[in-house]
Parts: sequence; C-alpha cells; structure tokens
Amino acid sequence: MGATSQTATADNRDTRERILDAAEAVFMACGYDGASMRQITGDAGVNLAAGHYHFGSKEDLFKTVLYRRLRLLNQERLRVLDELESKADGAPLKPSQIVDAFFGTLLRTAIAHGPRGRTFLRLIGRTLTEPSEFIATVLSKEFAPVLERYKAALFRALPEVPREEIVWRFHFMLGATSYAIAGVDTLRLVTDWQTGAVDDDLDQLLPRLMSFLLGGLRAPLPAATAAPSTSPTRGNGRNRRKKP
Amino acid sequence: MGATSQTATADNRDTRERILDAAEAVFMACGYDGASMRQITGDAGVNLAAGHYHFGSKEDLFKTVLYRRLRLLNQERLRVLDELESKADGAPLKPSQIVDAFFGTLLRTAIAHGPRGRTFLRLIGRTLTEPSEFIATVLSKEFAPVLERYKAALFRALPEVPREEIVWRFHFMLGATSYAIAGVDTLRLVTDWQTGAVDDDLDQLLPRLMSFLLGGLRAPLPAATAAPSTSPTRGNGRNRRKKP
DNA sequence: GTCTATACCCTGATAGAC
DNA sequence: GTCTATCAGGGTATAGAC
Repeated sequence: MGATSQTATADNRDTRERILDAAEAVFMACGYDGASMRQITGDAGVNLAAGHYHFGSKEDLFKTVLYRRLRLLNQERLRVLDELESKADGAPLKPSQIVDAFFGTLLRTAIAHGPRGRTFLRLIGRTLTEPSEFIATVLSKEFAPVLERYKAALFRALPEVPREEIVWRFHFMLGATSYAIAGVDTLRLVTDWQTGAVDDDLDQLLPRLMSFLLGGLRAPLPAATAAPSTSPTRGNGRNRRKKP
Repeated sequence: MGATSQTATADNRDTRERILDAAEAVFMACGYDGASMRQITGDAGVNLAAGHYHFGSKEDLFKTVLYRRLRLLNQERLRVLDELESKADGAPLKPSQIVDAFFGTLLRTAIAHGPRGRTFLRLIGRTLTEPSEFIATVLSKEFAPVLERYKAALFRALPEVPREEIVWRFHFMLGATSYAIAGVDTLRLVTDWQTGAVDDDLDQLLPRLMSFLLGGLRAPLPAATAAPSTSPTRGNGRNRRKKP
C-alpha cells in the first residue's frame, strides 16, 4: 500500500478501490459467471482494461474480493479463539465453544451483513466445491492457518477421536454450514412446508445448525475406522505430494 | 449396448442421443461453464445449431443431462425405501436405515461410477447451492417427490423431533454429503495431513459420513426451537428485519 | 506507472436457405 | 431436420496517450 500523496486527482489510488467495490457488488448480485468485467468497470466508472491492469484477470479480481472479506472473518475467528483459550488457561476447550467460534462467527457475520453477506458466503461455498487451482491458492493461503488453529483446538478437545476423523468431520461441518446459509434463501423452494414463518428462521438458524454440527462432531465413531494400530509408522516422509 | 440397426440414416433419432451423451461427457469433464456447445456438438459429430434445435439452450441441455441421471438415482432411492418399509410392515424405520437409503445410495452410486460419478455429484451439489430458476425447475420436479417420501419416513422415525427441525437437518445432511463427495478430491489440498493413505478414504468415506449424519440428525434439540405448538408467535413479533 | 481505446478470438444464440 | 452465416456479448492482450 504505497501512500502516494496525490492531491488533486484522487483517481490514482481510488481506481483500484472503486473497481474492487464495484466488483464486490456485482459479484454478489450476479454471481461469478453472471458478472462481467464490462459491467464492473462500467459501474466503477473506469475503462475496461483498467480492471485487467490492476488485477490481471477476472478470476484474480474475484479472488481479491473474497480475500478481503475472508481476512476480516478469519481475523475475528482467531480473535475469538484466542480469547477462549486465554480464559481456559491451558485447559482444553469444549467442542461447543470451538464450533461456535468458527461457524457461529461465520454465520453471525453473514447475518449481520444482510443479504449481501449471505450471498458472499454462497460464493464461498460455491468456491469450496469447485476443485480448481483457485481453492488451492486462496483457501490454502487464507484458510489454512485458521483451520490449523481450530483443528489443533479440536484435537485437544476430543483426544479420543482419531485426527483424520476430526478432519473429515470438520469438512462435513463446512458443508452443512454452507448449505445452511444457502438454505435460508432456497429451502422454501424445494420444500413446501406448511409453516409460513420464514422470518424467524434466520434467528433460529444458528442454534439449529449448532445442535446439528455438535451432534455430528461428537457422534460415535464408525466401525471400520477405529484401527490406526496396524501401521503406526507415521511420518513417512511428511506429506510428500508425489501427485503427477 | 445400443445395437445400431440403422445403416444409412442413423441420424434421425440418434442425433439427440448422441448430443446428450457427448454433453454428459463434456459437462463432467469441464463443468458447466467450462463446457462449450461447440465442443459438445463437435464431439457428437453434429452441427452446432443441432444442439440448440433439440434442446433449446445450453442450460436446458444441462438440465436434461442431470435429469436423466437423477431419475435413475431417485428411482433406486425409492426402491430401497419401498423395500425397507415393506419389510418393516408398518413399523417406523430406524433413522439409520433412512439415512443410508438416501445418502448411502447416493454415495454408493457415485463411487460405483468412478470419477465421473463423483463429478456428476459435484455438479449436483453446485446446482443445489445456486439459487436460480434452475433448481426450482429441476429439483422441485425430480427431487421433491423423493424428498417427500423420505421426509415422511423421518417424521415417523423421529416423532419427538419437530418437523421443521427434521427438514433443516435434512438440508444440513445434504450439505455435508455434498462436501463429502467434493472432499474426496479436494480435502488433501487444504489440509496437509500426514496420513498418506488416500486410497482407502473412498471406502471409509461412507461409514464416516453415516456416523456424522446420524449424530447430527439425532442431536439434542436447540433450546429456542422446542416449541412448535405452545405458542404461534412466541412473543417475537418482529416479522421483517429492518437492517438499513 | 496509470489509464484509455481498440482489436482479437471465443461463446451462446438465431434467422433463413436447403 | 439440418446446415451456413451471422449476430451480440464475453474475457483478454496490446498499442499508445498522459
């Protein structure tokens, strides 16, 4: 962030920010594919090529938009976890505390930002399900540190559960949460439930989801998985990705 | 399989099928946006305009492809449920039976079809999270009857759980399953776990997921939700959130 | 370094000839 | 029914103006 001291023409540093803001708005409104660079740059009042000059490509622009939001969310998540662990003073946290700190913070943030926050999370969820170079870049860089912290907390909270099991269940919880957010908007489409009250669903969503996640996280272990004793030799080269 | 008895004029009815098969292959390989009508029709050996003539649009073609697969899957799901209920002879099924009949059938079908089956389910999952006219058309038409049957079975299996709660938890289970399938391919990217064995993950995925889903489905009810019949409004009269 | 104007190629879609 | 020609719109790369 080079603080160039432009005085008269504020475009120099404003352009990038304006593109970013317009991109966020358009991406939220139309989705990734529905948004066009021409509309984004048009809304920002800049030329089409300015977008590519500052961000290289549409995907990189999208990445940057998500990045900006994810940073705030993950900072908050780390802050909450720090506070919890500080209060616990060395003792393992309760699973409910950890789950709430991670997914509760996510949902509260989304709800607090209104429909746009939900759309943002829908985009996140969509990105998570698409196996592309994208997630390897954004998520492993921005999500991984937070995930490591929370996984470590869960490992301490549930010492009797195999770590791979926790990793998988964390993944399952991510999926349930993603659908929980999307479901607020779409669930009434596939199910014609008779309870017309959809307004308080948003308020009740968090406790609903929390009960489900905790029930899944603390479920009895599957039968076939509880045998890591056959090959105790871990650390065979430490994650040697020989993936051709 | 397809005995091409036609010798000269095989195009008449084959064209539509060939486009459909090529579309399925390309959609699975490249995703919806990555696939192009030119490549699909090119692989099918027909003209570009033939695709639009027979299916109207790319989205309708995609819809038809998914439709064909979903029909088989849902037929199998209904068959399994019929068989279970027939054996139970009027008695409520166990939740584990219902969950396995729905999600287990899904996963077993996906795994049996190899990477293409997984890709297909990834497309389904992606479609579920996108709130468009698409899901309202395909899913409400093809999914809804199956969902109704399974929801009814769950209502009988869990009479003490409010029905809205079951509907939500069903939605959560869908999300967890969607991520479970996607995670087979992508989980190793975001987590550098030290267990190098990924081959048996596919075999262990189903029991892992089943334990999680059942734990979530039978979790204790959230505190604020356990009043379906006591009061219609619960004093919370605010209907519309007024977030400026 | 920033930004604009413009051209390039690909996409889905359509009209009209056969 | 099928094909050719053509369209508007998309992302992207580049040349050139400040």
